[in-house]
Amino acid sequence: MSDRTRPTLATVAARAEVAPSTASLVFSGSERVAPATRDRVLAAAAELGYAGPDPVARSLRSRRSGVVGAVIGERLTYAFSDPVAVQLLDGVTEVLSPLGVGLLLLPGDADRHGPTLAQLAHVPLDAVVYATCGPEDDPALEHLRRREVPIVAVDGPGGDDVVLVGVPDRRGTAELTRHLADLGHRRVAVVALPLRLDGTRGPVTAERRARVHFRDVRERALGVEDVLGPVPLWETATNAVEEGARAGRVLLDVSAADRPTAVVAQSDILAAGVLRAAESLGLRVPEDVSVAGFDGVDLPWLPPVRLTTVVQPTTEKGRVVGRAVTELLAGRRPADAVLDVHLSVGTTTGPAPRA
Amino acid sequence: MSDRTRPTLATVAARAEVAPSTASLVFSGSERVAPATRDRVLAAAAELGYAGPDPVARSLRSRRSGVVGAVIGERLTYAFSDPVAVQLLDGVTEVLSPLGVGLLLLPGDADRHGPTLAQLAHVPLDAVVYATCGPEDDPALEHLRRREVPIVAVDGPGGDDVVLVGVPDRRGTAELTRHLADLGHRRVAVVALPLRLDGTRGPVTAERRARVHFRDVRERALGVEDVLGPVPLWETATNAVEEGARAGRVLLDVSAADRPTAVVAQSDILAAGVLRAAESLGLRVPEDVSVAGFDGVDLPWLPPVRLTTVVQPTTEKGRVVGRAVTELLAGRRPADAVLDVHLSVGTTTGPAPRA
DNA sequence: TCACTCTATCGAATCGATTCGATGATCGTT
DNA sequence: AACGATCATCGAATCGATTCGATAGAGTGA
Repeated sequence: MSDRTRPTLATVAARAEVAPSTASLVFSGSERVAPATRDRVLAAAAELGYAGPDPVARSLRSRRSGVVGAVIGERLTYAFSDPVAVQLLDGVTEVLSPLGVGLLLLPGDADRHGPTLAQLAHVPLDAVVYATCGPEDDPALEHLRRREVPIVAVDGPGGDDVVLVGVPDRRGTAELTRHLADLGHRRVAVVALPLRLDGTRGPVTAERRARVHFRDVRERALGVEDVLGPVPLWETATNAVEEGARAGRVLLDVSAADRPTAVVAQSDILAAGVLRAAESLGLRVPEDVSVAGFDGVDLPWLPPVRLTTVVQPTTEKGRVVGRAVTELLAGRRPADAVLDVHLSVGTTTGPAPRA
Repeated sequence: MSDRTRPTLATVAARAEVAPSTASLVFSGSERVAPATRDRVLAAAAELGYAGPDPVARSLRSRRSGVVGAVIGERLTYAFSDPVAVQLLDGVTEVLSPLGVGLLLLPGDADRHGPTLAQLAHVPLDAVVYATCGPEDDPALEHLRRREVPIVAVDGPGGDDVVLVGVPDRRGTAELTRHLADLGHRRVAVVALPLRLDGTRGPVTAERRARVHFRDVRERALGVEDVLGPVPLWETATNAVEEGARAGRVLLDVSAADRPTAVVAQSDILAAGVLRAAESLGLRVPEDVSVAGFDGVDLPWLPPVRLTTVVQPTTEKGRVVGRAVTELLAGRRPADAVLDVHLSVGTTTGPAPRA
């Protein structure tokens, strides 16, 4: 084989007897090159097995690598067991892939949420997407600012130089809560997503609540209280069915008089867990207890029930993020975007049981 | 602000009154630089807001970008609704992240499975992982070969220059089938993963079977037949619960005399669908019909049943892939790896009903 | 035939770092 | 005091392409 050394643009140019700059023109698809020359260069490339200009060298000049980072708060298994995260990234790639831009996963691990500087520093990045709501004091943010890497954040963290894409979490949850209130519910418990990623679960104290890390978690809690006033929050350690079930068992395994008549989970995944808990405790839904979620994801294993939830356009959110990235790559500064949500009433909420 | 122009190594060196080469030594953490000089350079960098050497320029010299591509056959939403894919990538990142190497998603879309050349050609890649079993005639493969990008493939596609990581699909399925045979099952149906990604579902003809695209699908079918001889295959369009349910409804909604006494699904996800179908048809598992899967993934919503399945060490498989990539990056050529599987008997298989 | 306009091609600078062989300073030894 | 060894620092070449201003040659019109 002739694998002495991989051919470069210069090799190809020499073989085609043109200047490297001309060969470059050919590969960049320029019009200003004679068809005969173009063919000669292409033929030379084919003979040498040249695969096209080296992406790295190209990036150096063009200041563009075709790589956009996706910051994932946790380990992939946790993050991607959440259909919301997956759908979101799906929307992002749908927009970016045709542009030849790829998504680079930047997951955290069990301890840290978010990538280490070692992960960030060595990798070329045209932009970064905070795919799941990130904390506002992420040290990676500072590094990215220095490198002047544009940032798009879903649901947070915020910042002057960060483009935000979100939904009205508070208003959506309030609407859902109003639906419950109209059904007569007054004793409502909230099963919350993690307030911080430190593995804590259980009832949320006022002081912990003051230190909530994630905007969406805070807003969704406030939405409930806008309608009903202060309600108890039960924090989960991760967004997982099993965590929701665990919370549900604690909240529901009490005398009927103390039991909440409705449980608002901050995600559909958690709500699914609460449903399981109710089932295992022999409680009927919605006769004994109503359950609601947030997100509107498709859980093919959930039927026959249809979850009452706040539907957010997750894939579209991803597309909007993708378009925002496109704008940033073009040097423009897109405006923040807030997409709409709507209440979807299913079969898991009904009139509050009489006291 | 002093955002005239982003500082480079040369700027920093000038400010610290040293040569660029010396400044480079400082950032590469070399020992051979006087502490005083180091401090001066670091101070200059801090004053200028220099974030460290540009990854792209560094890559150009070092021939290493810190980016490894992950080829995903389908859209992310489909691929990542499969816990196997997610766990696998989780294992890969677990090994690669600490090395400062990131995973770049290269998904296909509805039509094509696998990334386009446009996606591949513009992006720097040190190596590529075929995360889900890819077809053997993928045009992207040819491009990657030309670029001399090392490839690790999970379960396929094969090739001289491709490092393979897999499990004994055939033997594992055979072991499972023997378990069923020992329980008296003779009429067994197989719910197969897609043989090709063209959306086909239904009974598999001999000619279609001859053109199966994926090694693991073929092997798992053969494993059943090693024990029982020819069995009917029912193909699904995607690896999804709903697809499994659809297949299950067709296969099981017949008179008891014609009904298979056991269904072997080629994935746990499909098996979960078959279980749902059985439930909706009023069939008891395992009294009326036994159901088995493959993978051994954790489906938190599946309890109280425990699926009989062939457990493969998916996360470990990912780690092995990660290590193989590490070897390749170091210029070595690791050997192919075959990890072990084992049968896990749950509550979904039992003695065949008497005829 | 001469000046002039196009247009295809070329040369050289540039992107931002790394790397290695060369250089000069410092120190110890005899 | 002179010489060699050691060590920190420097210069220059290099990685592989892109880009823009320069140039030569073909084509047009008078």
